[in-house]
Amino acid sequence: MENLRELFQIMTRRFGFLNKYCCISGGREISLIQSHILYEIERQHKPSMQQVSEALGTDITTFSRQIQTLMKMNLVKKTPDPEDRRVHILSLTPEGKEVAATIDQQMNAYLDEIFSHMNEFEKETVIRSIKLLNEAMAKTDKCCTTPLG
Amino acid sequence: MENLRELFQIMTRRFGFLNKYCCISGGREISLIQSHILYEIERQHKPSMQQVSEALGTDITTFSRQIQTLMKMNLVKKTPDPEDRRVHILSLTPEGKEVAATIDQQMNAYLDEIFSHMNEFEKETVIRSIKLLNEAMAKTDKCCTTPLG
DNA sequence: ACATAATACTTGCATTTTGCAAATAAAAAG
DNA sequence: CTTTTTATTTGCAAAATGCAAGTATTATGT
Repeated sequence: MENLRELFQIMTRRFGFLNKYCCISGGREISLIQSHILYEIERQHKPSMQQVSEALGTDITTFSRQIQTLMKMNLVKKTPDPEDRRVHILSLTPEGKEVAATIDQQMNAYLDEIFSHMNEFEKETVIRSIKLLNEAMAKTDKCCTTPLG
Repeated sequence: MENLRELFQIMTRRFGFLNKYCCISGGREISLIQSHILYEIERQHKPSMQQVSEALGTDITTFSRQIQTLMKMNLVKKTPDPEDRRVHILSLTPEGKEVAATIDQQMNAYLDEIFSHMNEFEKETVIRSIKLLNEAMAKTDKCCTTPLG
């Protein structure tokens, strides 16, 4: 078997490319991290600052400033939690939801493009494998510890 | 079928984590990009600046400075090409090779750890799938265009 | 009850990273 | 032998980073 690491190194790099060029929506430039933030806010149910920053593995101070930027861009809203006023709850503005949807479409289009070079069986196999990988990574705490399922 | 993008978003994020914390070798902190640079220099046969920067998709000016840093760290050597003195050829110093080897070991250890949560059949399926993915991504020019096979 | 600690988040730097524009230097083309 | 093209490096100026310190709010201990 070939070098396992090479396979993964190149795959992750390619997805880096994919992400890098996916993030433009209606004349707005969205950085890779911003796109992940939008994605994660929508994905979680009314998350706090800390929940999102932890999910993404970014320093909370850097994250705080990234949220400030996204608020200036009118994509994200920050609401104090009535139950615990230390906590600030994040949500997408209607504009933010639009941007997130556009990025989602673009990403899915890229993925469709990639899968168009496979037959249906290969495609199913690959998708099942990615699921297996995600599950396996979730099980280990020696690396890749994102707190999401 | 679930959302295709979600699967990939989380996978790539997890590998981002993996890379971020993998890169310490003998008291030296190696950033994610630096690790990719070391990897790519070793992978290609006596590459030029441009070849590596292009493979990694980083701006050549940023790349130039990253190489300067790696040279100060005594991990990378830059030699003018005798055939074309505009070109500078990159190689790893013995120290750089050590660091690259250490990172390689760590990455493979992580991957082994991940695969330890699968049976042999699942492992083989996943590895075959990653190969399929890389091949499919290589075939498309709408995204993820890394100039490596 | 009230001082002390813990938590969630924000700001102050000081450093690093980024990328466009412009500079340099060498080869290729006309 | 001038003009273009190619490979790489610097000059900024803007953005991102992270530690330490600050603010505000809740939890804990006596």
